[in-house]
Amino acid sequence: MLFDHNSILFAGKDGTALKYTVIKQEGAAKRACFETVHGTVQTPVFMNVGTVGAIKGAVSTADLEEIGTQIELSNTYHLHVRTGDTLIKQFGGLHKFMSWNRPILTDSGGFQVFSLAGLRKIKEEGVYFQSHIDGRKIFMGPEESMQIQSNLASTIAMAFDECAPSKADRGYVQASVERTTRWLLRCKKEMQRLNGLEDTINREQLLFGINQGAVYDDIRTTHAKQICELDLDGYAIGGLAVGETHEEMYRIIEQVTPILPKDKPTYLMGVGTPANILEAVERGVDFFDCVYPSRNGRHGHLYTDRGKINLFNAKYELDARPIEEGCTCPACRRYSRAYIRHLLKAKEMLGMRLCVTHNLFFYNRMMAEIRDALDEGRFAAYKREKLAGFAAGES
RNA sequence: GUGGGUAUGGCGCAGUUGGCUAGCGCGCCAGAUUGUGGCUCUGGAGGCCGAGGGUUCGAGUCCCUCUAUCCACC
Repeated sequence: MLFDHNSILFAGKDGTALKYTVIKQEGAAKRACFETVHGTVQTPVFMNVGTVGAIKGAVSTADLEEIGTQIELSNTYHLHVRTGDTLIKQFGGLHKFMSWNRPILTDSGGFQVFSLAGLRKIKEEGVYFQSHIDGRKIFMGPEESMQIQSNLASTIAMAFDECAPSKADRGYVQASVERTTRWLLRCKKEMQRLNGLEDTINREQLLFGINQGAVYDDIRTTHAKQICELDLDGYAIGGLAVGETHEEMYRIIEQVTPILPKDKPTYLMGVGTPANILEAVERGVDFFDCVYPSRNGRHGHLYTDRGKINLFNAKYELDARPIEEGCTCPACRRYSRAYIRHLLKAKEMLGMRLCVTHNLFFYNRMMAEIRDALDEGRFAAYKREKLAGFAAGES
């Protein structure tokens, strides 16, 4: 393996070794290798979103392996509500439950504070949700989120935060971020306690902190400095791509990434389009996740090197070409746009599955290309060509 | 053959005692969607209201004939 030597060990909590190795840099862009108890992740990486322990669109973990995905993301809130983290712990943890032996990152439920805004109340102790499934009351604070994630036994747990709307006023954001910091301290303490327990499935569970502050540069940078003092296993930038402009998003990333430790993973939560990812890699981000490839796939929006196409469009009804010429994904190797369009229109599950498969393949392949480009010191040129292709569209 | 019902955009229907640019759902054609409620939202196209005649200032609405179709009975 190219990455086994040159490995630098960084002390994580509880004396466990956090093995995150930056192999190459090009400007602020990082090419790294991240070793976990569930295997090694090559970054920059895209985490495939499987909120409830499954990629929506009938894509199995076997499919994920065939596509070549490295890491999966699931959600604390959703798995807690259905089917329950204690059940999953009894079963032996999320890896065993969903038959996936590579790394899993669990989101904390913090995003649901934003996305389920109409169904929750925020207090200092935590958040009172009204279940979106059956309306029952659910309390989730930092301790509960850590306990659930410990029960799920994911590789990486995310801190419980509040993802505030980008348009929130300064006073609200200031107070929210301060509370998120207090919550982070409680998360770290609880995580240390849980990792010390005999019956904890993954006692080397990692904890990533999350930077917040909406579009206020000074709140962002102050908060970033504070959370870095806690010496966590990795750092995420949250609260972006929630309504602000791309320019604002890129500006915040530029403000924050220089503050975050270079020797730890940097994760930009929920982002984004292929272009967003290229821009963020350039600014030093190496972990990404986004629902776009799966959600857009389900809706027939397909990513290609020549931009996005909408397979529902009538112009594809007799198109014998694959979704993307030259693509080696399972959908493109065998099926035409016309057939997949028919499946989508007929609401056949296979249509969604092929589209989601293609999109995930596209994202994961792009990340591999980014890593190759960084390895060879030609990321800037790669990015320029890629963006030009997206903008050009189909001929 | 007799009696009754129905004919309104691709499909299913609303259209008040006749009144102004004929609506709705689905479908169709486009667009949105960034730590996922298999949703949702936003636009757009498409109808000489079965055919012909009549009453009226004015008919999808009332009258007559025809056609098609459905139900019941012979």
